[in-house]
Amino acid sequence: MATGRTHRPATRSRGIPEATVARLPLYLRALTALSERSVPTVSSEELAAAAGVNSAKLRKDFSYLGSYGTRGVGYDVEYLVYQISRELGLTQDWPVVIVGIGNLGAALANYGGFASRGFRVAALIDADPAMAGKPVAGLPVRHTDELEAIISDNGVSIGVIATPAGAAQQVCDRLVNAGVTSILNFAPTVLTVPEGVDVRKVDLSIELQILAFHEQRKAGEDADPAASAAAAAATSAAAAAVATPPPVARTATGAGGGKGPDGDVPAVMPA
Amino acid sequence: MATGRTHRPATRSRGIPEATVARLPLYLRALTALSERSVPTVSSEELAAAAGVNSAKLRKDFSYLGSYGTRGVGYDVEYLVYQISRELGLTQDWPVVIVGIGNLGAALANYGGFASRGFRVAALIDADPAMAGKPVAGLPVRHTDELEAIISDNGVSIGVIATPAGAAQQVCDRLVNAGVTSILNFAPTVLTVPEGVDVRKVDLSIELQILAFHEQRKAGEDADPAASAAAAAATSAAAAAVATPPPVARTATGAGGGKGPDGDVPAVMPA
DNA sequence: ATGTCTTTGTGAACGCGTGCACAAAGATGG
DNA sequence: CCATCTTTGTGCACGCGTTCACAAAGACAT
Repeated sequence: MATGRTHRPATRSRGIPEATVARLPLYLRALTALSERSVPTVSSEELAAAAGVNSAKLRKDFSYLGSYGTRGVGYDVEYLVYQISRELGLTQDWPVVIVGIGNLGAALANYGGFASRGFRVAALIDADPAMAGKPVAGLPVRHTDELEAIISDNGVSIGVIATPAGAAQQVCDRLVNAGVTSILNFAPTVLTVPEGVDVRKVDLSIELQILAFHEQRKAGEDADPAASAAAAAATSAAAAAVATPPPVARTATGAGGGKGPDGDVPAVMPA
Repeated sequence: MATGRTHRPATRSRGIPEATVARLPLYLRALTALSERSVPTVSSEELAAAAGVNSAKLRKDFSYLGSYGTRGVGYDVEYLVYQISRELGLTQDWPVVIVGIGNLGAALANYGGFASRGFRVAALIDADPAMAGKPVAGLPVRHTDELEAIISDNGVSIGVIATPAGAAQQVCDRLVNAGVTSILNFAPTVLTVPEGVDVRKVDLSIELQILAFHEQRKAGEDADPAASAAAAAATSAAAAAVATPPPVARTATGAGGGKGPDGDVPAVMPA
């Protein structure tokens, strides 16, 4: 899972809770898999297991969409696939632009899940003139100068930012100005956008750090109870590494070339 | 932001709420930037703005860590950087393995933010024998056969899965068996793991679908009030595309090669 | 030393999300 | 047509997270 939830104050979109919206894609994926196996119906219990959620939660989620189930039987797979697709707006094709065709941008461009899921890569955009015209994933990379024209000509409303952090806000501003109202941001920066524009963030660094926190806690639990027998042999090595670091002078204020920076590389991309 | 939050039932880790833990990396990044500019102190207001959150929320978050601020002045940047780093477990180096060196895996391997942030890529692992030995980001790709040995030898407790969905669960099982207790999953699958193992998911598809939902809602608002003047000219094109799709027979159950699949490609990776 | 001004730390209220548990709905068999 | 059994849909309670608003703490000037 990625991080960041730069949403508007949660304007309960049309009665469907944000938390539910975030799970609909999960249900849709599970349902699509069932559909491929020609399974006609599923119970909330089965589908919930496949999606990795609680069955009560799933039923409540579906109740926001309407009563699409049949008591005693379950849900019609095909029908539900359609209903959720419609609710998510996947019955139409969303043109998407990807800005920043580095390692990550290229990986995104090559992602096969776009077309089959209601999305279409309208253009790949990069600031490097040397990249211009070079084909990536079958599309010629366009130069940043053309950004506004591309957005406008294709009616693009969703943009993906895979640039270094330093360029992200500027790219974001241009996208928004050109008419983009939804942005998926892979750059490790907080984007400032006007009211009405949605931003979602995907950040490898943050995810890893959250994992590290829990990892440390696990190791600490094994070590804290005064030399309790190391539970799992596998964790012992990590646990041993938990040493008390040198305390920093509380009052030491002045200058400070702190830790190595990283704020300028995209969340997932070589420098 | 990515999606998925496959956490244990929220065992309020050592008194620090999950929501707070998820924001600490954000604060840390903002603080690191300030540190580089040799800013000695920040107020909760300034830091909150830089991190894109509410100042009250930030103060409450910090209160869980202890009282590290000075009333009337603010927070000592260097000290706070150290405290948060320590809390997140970044004062030690976490060896990480990346499994699945496709387009995305390579992008992750090249990510420069690892070393400077408390993480170190211990090894790149791929199932393709042809990849074995090939250098990616300065490291030779190792074959899957060596997975267990690599984990064990390096004391790896964090694994990144960037394989196709079909292989993800199997890889996951092997990682867990070898001693990995934290997993960052880029494959579009629900991973099943034993108690005590943390999984975080990053899924491009889900993020885009959530954006599409809100995008559709925006378009609908402009269109619903009976031909209200199209607010932004930019959205008019998209709004026009919102047509009522053909209803699916409610009872049509039988077989059904539904929509194009995609469940077998990693969240971000070419087929 | 005293007063003023800034900023933290937190008590309390509120709202969202989750999960339990059950009644209602419908299918199925006799 | 009736009884039974399965599964949905939801009322309700609980807990987490967010936000407001303010008292306490300290810096700073006089």
